[in-house]
Amino acid sequence: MKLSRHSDYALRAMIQLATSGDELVSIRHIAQTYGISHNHLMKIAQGLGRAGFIEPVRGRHGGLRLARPASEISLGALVRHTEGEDSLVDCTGCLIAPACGLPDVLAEAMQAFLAVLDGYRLSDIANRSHMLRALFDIPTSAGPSQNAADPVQCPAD
Amino acid sequence: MKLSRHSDYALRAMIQLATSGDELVSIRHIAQTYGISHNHLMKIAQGLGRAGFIEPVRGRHGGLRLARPASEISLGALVRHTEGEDSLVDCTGCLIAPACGLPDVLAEAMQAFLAVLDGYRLSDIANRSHMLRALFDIPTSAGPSQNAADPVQCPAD
DNA sequence: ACATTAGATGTATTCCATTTGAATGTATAG
DNA sequence: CTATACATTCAAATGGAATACATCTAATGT
Ligand code: SF4
Ligand code: SF4
Repeated sequence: MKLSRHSDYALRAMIQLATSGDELVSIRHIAQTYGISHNHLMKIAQGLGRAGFIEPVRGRHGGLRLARPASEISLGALVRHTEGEDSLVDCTGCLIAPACGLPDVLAEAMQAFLAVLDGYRLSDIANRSHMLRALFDIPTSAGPSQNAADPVQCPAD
Repeated sequence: MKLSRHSDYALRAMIQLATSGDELVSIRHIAQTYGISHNHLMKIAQGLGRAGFIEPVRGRHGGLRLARPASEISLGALVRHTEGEDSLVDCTGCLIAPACGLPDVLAEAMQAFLAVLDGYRLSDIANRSHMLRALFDIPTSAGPSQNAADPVQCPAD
């Protein structure tokens, strides 16, 4: 009973996009932020784009941005998309399938689970707080970060 | 977001035990009923025994039976045991872990999920109905089943 | 035009957890 | 004592997720 990494990566990307406001953020940048697979995240971004959660911009200086304000994106819808809405059990071949009451109960429990998530929006977990902005190293508005630990694009690279 | 087969197998065993009343049912028999791995089910039975859901009886003519009436066994407790109560996501190494609000939301959703299961007992999904008893081929009280499709322990085996 | 960047898509490989299998020990009824 | 059935441990196999690789399309600056 775990959320797939696929789902969490999607959430991570959405959080970063929400915190970045209207700025375009490249998939490569997000992948580097979390230290996760660039290719994997790319496929996740495809899915998010097709589902209408994000708006991809191609070409040089392209990137991703939220398709709607974070306050209008439901966590339930996101998880429904990334996890799929299929049943929690696969009863094919089970002897007692015709008489088993378990699938109904599990479906009800799953609905309750998603109902809670439906009560939250992306903006609830990704407010554009200083803390998140600092973690993402997003300049607030007074120029780039002066963080000493910042690699700062070594020119001799 | 699927229930592990481990959990479903545990539920299957519990359903069969509930339907079998006070009779001892061997692990081998349950495994054959569902056509699943004997070894795997044995480990699941160990866990159920240690958790106090079932009462194992060793030795010749041994087997398993419910430790308590099916009406006193909560599905929530069962799933909590088989799935473990650990978090849905592993945040170790995630950059934004200190500022992320997602784990709290997921925990709340999980609680709602389990709350629904807590509202059901084993007896709710495994009533000793004729249908289940027939599927398990349990004699009602008037001698063994005369089902033509029954293999009936070929003596020449 | 052309090169460069960045997303889109498909395939293949690697990785890991779950599941299964096998072997051995322990307990009990007969 | 022996046959049966649960207990425990370890090794192998399976399957799905995650990653890597390759190629294409689209936008943009030069
Ligand atoms: S036991 Fe009930 S839920 Fe589990 S597989 Fe068989 S039918 Fe489906
Ligand atoms: S994003 Fe939030 S939930 Fe997902 S791993 Fe990072 S901290 Fe944990």
